[in-house]
Amino acid sequence: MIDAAGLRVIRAISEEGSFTAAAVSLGYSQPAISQMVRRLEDRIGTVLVERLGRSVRLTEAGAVLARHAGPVLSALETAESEVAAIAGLRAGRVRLMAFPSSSSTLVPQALAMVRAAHPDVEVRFTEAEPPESLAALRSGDCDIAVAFAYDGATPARGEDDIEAFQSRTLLDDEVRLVVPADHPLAGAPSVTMTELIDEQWIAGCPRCRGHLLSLAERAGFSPDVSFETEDYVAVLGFVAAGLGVALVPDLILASAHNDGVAVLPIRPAPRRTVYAVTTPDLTRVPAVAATLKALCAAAGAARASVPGS
Amino acid sequence: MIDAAGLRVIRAISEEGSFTAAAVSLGYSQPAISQMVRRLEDRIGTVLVERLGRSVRLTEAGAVLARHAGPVLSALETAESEVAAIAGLRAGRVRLMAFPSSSSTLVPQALAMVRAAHPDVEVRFTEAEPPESLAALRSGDCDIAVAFAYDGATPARGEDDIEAFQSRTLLDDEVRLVVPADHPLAGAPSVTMTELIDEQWIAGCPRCRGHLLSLAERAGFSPDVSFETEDYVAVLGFVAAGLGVALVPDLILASAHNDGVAVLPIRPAPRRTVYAVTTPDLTRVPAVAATLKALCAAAGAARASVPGS
DNA sequence: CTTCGCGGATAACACGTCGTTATATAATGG
DNA sequence: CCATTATATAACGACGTGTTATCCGCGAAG
Repeated sequence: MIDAAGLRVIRAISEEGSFTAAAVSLGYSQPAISQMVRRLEDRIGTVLVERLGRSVRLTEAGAVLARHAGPVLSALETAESEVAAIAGLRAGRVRLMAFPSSSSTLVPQALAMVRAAHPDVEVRFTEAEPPESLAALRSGDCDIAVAFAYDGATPARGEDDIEAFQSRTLLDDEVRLVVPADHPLAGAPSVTMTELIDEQWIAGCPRCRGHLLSLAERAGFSPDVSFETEDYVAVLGFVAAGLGVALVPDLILASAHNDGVAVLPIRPAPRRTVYAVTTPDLTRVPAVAATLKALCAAAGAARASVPGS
Repeated sequence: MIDAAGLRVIRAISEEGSFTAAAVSLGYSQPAISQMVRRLEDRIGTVLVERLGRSVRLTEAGAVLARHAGPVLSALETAESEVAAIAGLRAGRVRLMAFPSSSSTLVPQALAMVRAAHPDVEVRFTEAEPPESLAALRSGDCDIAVAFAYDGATPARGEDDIEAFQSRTLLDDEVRLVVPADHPLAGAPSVTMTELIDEQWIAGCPRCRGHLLSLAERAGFSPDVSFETEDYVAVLGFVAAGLGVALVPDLILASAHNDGVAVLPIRPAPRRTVYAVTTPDLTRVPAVAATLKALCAAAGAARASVPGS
């Protein structure tokens, strides 16, 4: 029945003392005010303004409206400025989930870029493996998931498919074989999976282990996995100690060095793709878009420093 | 930018959890909600609602709006209900000014009627003589003035003309001569002003005195005014004491009795008209209209009990 | 795995609100 | 008394906002 525009008009009349002055202060023409008051009066059922020839004065009902106008309009303006701040990247919160090894380089770099460009955008970061982060994205507990998939891998039963979301490829990583520095294969220009039937394996995260199993199965063997750890620095340590060989993506090799290991390419080269995943709607949330952009930029920088991509 | 309708929609979505349910709760169709959200998002510049297949969820910006919706809308509703109360005579204030002698019968009766019909309408009453009450009406300090004018009298310089306002005639009073009971004219069927050249006069209020002067001037004499008082009960007392004669309107004679005086008609009969005066706009204020109506009804009752009108 | 149903988006359209400009009309002040 | 000033009205155009009809996509159930 009464809307913000009506309150604004009544308040302007109350403050300015005339329709014309109110019109000027609101940027309207004088008849606009005249008609607005008329419509309001028709709707409400009583006179709001007393016209006394040259000037006007609010009636009791008009004064009541004018008195309420201040609080209501200022509350509205507060709401507007808050959403405008979010839209203008002067506020906003992004909940980012990324798998552990991405947090070493990609994510910190991206978050630093976001903070530099938009200091008032808050990015909350949680480490999570792809199945968990995608589930959070689906349930609304997360805005961006940094996830990865191995080439040719289809999502397991009950798991979310990255393709079902809006996803952008950040990195297309080559996965290499890591062997102890004194391993017979250490000097080889490349290897095939079939050469590795008798090796003992150090496996990374569950999905990485799954990838190893899948590659080995295609080569016709079932790998002997002697150790598992989600910490890739530890994986390299295990390998350097001569406890086995491992498959490690380039992205990790770029940041975790170990002089006790040798890295060599596998033919055909298995690949791991790192995605930034979100929902179509969220790409239009400015803070999310800015974070996505930063992730892509950070990925670009990472690609430049990684030989195999 | 953001109006009450938008807040209502966002709040409904937040509470109901889906566009369709929000539409039902607001009495709209589903596309109306869909488009409303779209327009809001376009205006604000960011997504407010995350569409996830079957259901929807508010984004951060949407949640901000939903959080502000409650206070803003309830304040608006409060304002609406207050003006609705005024429009529906469940509230409201009328400032009434009436000349002193009217307050003996007409005004109390009218105010009693207003209170009986609309107990929550507050009528504030101030005694004031016509020039003052009309000035208050003009300046906005008064909503209804009960004033009087003598027939043929033109308003004095600087005074407000009753005709310039919206006025309704309440009473058309005959003005009679009051003489001591033992006065030579006491038994006469009627008198003319010319018969009263040698009388001593008791005058009422300034305007009444002006009326006496005007009548006497027309009869060719200048009256000897020995006493003046605004209190008509006192006027009758002075007359009863033999200190002079007086002109007194019927309305007063109907309520103020004194056995020591005789009342006789003057020919031609001078008349005093009592008006309820207000501004055209104020007649459309329900509480004012109700009070005016009561004044007319009270005047009707008074007419019925006064012989000379 | 297909099908059905629920929920949202879109298209097309109607109408009322709310601006505009041009002009009339009333009141005030010199 | 006239010029100025302020409000009211008329005519009109644009757009916000509702409607119905229909499509599309996801999720669940057979």
